[in-house]
Amino acid sequence: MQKTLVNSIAFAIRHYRKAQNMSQEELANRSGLDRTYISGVERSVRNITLESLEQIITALRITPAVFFNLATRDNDNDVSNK
Amino acid sequence: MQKTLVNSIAFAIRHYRKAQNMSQEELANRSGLDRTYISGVERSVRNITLESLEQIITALRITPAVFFNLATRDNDNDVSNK
DNA sequence: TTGTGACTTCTAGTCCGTA
DNA sequence: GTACGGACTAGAAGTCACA
Repeated sequence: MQKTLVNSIAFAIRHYRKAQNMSQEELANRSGLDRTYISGVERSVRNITLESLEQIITALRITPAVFFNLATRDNDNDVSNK
Repeated sequence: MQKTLVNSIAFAIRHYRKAQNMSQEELANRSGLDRTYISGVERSVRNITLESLEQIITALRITPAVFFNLATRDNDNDVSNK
């Protein structure tokens, strides 16, 4: 099954957020985006723009290079993994 | 001066398009987007979404990993460089 | 072959709520 | 703490004529 970019980015956001024990609400506040929107992005139901994505990456305190490196690894970032 | 993600992605798209001697029109046709839209994205005046970006990356016949690897290198992808 | 302004349609993103 | 819904506004998608 083909993974879309939206799926990959969603996975990476959730991964780096949880790695810092950060809540969706905290990420929302830090990035200046809405909490329900962060929720939608992580569930791959939202098609985010580059500007908003950059705000999230910055809020995660990582660089775009680090972020996309994980996001575009082609090991399947499966939702079933804890 | 701070480079935005929009700038980096714009640079990478133009880079890989030109590397294949592909015109904006050809890239537009291959990606299913409008030629003037591609033009806007390459000039960083459009804030593209992930779905549109994925169409472009696919049309460039490269993987997201390869694409973002170039896009997020932090050597300044300066417009003044030929 | 590409840049640009102007435009309409559609969706990104917000804000309110419920479970 | 998160998912999900409805209603709304800002801004992206998508196209055209012309330089």
